[in-house]
Amino acid sequence: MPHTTAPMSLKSLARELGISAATVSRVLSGQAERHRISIATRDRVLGAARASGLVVDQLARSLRLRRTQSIGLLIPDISNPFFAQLARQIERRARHHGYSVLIADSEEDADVEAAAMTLMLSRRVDGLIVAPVGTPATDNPLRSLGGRPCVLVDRLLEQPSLPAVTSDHRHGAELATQHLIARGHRRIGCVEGSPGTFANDARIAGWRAAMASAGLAAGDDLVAGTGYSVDAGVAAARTLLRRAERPTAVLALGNVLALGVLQAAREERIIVPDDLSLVAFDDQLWAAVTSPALTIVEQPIEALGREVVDLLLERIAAPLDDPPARRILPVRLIERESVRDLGAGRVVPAPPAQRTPDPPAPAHGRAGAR
Amino acid sequence: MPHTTAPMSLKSLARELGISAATVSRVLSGQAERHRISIATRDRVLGAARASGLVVDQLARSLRLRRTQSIGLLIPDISNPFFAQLARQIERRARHHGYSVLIADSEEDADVEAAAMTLMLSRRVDGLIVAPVGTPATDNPLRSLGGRPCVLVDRLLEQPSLPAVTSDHRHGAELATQHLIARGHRRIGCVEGSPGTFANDARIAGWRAAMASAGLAAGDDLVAGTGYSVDAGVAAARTLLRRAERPTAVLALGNVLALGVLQAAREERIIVPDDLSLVAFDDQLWAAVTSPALTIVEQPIEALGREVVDLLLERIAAPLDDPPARRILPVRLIERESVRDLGAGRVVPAPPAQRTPDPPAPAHGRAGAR
DNA sequence: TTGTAAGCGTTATCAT
DNA sequence: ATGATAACGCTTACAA
Repeated sequence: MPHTTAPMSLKSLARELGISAATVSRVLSGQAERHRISIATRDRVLGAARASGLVVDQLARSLRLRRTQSIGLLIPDISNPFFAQLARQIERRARHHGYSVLIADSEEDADVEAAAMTLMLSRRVDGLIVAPVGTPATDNPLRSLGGRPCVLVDRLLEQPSLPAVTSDHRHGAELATQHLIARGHRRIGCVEGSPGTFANDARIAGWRAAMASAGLAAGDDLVAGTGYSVDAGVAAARTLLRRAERPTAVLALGNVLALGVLQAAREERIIVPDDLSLVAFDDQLWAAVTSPALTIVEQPIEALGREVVDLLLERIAAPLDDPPARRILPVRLIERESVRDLGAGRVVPAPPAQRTPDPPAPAHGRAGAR
Repeated sequence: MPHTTAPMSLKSLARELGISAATVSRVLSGQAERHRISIATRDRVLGAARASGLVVDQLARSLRLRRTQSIGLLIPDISNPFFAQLARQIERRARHHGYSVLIADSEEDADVEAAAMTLMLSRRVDGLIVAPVGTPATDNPLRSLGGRPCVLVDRLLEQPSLPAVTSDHRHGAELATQHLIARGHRRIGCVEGSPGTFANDARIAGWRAAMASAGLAAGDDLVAGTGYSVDAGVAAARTLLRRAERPTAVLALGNVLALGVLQAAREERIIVPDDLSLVAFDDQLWAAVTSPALTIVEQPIEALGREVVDLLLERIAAPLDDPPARRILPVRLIERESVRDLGAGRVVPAPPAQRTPDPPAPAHGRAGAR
């Protein structure tokens, strides 16, 4: 009958039991042994605590311990499915390590990001995980972290050189481009997200590299895009598709951009993959049921989440040794139906991509690569 | 040159300035006027605070003020796009009211949910927003809230009668069903999510009501489903599609279930919408580019987020007056291409649904209904 | 084996 | 117009 009305506290419980708060504290924090608390006392405390439904106040505890057992998570757009999945993995991993997550959505705005960081620090999070907006802020945020560790994820920054975990965006783009080249494509365009952003630029670099080593042109006329939204994707695709020499294939550097490309193709009465091949980034549940099902470069989201959290907790535990570790996780290409084989001269042997059959198996091979 | 190395604090700043902590506190919390702090002192404090990059410790502040200016958010699966969007709206609204959000993913597990709630309460969140798992927990969670307000969202519970904000699931299902009936469908099935869950059951009820008032059978043989996952959706759809009398139309009571239906239809070589019509719930960016584009019952996610937060903050501000308010927000039907008009006798006049044209306009009419 | 007391960084109350 | 002091609820030397 836990019919508590009074705001229980360790101290009040101690008073009720006629013992000191210190003893109760010791028992409740599992230090009974270490302090040779008598079994009798221990059980009395434990019993009473359970009966009264006492939970120790983490606020006071944190203040005293100078550690909140919580981390801050800063995401540019949590409604983007990629970040949503990432957030899930991060929260889950943190929870398993006994950490709570304070979350904020920076709305892709550097000032919001800076403000959110300050707020989180003032709430004394033990560390920070940030998928940075990557754009210069009015106020310098990622600098004065008050000494608390911070790990970047997905996008990494050069200026404040911080540890980071990302997937191999560059290699992903190479994989995708090589795949297209191997199927006879020569003019391959890119619908990009936010230029200047790490993941975006790394992907562009990968595409350029693959194009170059196949002796193909990779000029700026083959790139368009202004942001990670369907509308931006539509506009960029439209631009590309209306070029005098229309590309036969397009890389959409983000899953929602792929939606935009599909949309634009529809408008222009261009059939994918017959008239235009498409490879997108970041697998999603729906990517297997668009028409056509999308060939995709998949990021190891679970591993990403696991690694950032682990990396952050390591740095929270151990003082800051300086080599800002940078973990880059491998990606893989999932072939589905959005790429047409042009048959023409294969320049490069088909890359060793895992094949994911389609109608039979839906797309959630969460392989947790490496 | 904010070259702070020492862990600044209000108190240390006071010492440096040779004044009392109380005064600094008063200035920093905007109480200078109220306490008639001299302009000189005020400016000195403000200047020094800015120069040293001081941010007051919210932990200590919260402890003293008995209020953390933070709320807890409990979501069953934040990687589900519906909840991701909802979380975004909630976080954003909370932030605008000056509240931080502590988030946890209950993984659709009542025990995880209970544990997370306890943890949040121990962290002294000022209130809680919960999309409850809705399944009995080992430990009774939603009861001993330590007097702190809690508002449910999306799913509401009967037993602990708490204030809630949901969209009109029941009416949505009626709308969808009437839409199908008006297009000549007679056998209309349901692929459900988690039976026993509020949103799910309300939708089933709506479907039954619409079927009944059209004099159509709505037996259990027309319902299948065990959870909100693609796989569960595939299995349920398969069951329905293999019935002796196969339904001509199906309601997918959740967007990821629609993915499952599409998948299953592919396997069975059933063409949507020619052989099978489909109406799904919860609009998503991709719903316009599946093949076919999905006719959908859309929930007003932004309004949902806004209302829960506002409702919660009201209850945080004002002591608990008992009528557990229950706000039910209207939904709307977005017609796209996944419903076939059977032409046969129209039983009911076409419901007054907004039409969203497709190729021309992508699907983000965020109308913020009502 | 247990208690006392100081302190974590604020703010409210009461003085002055 | 400002300062001392106590208290928020906990943990941890240091004692006993």
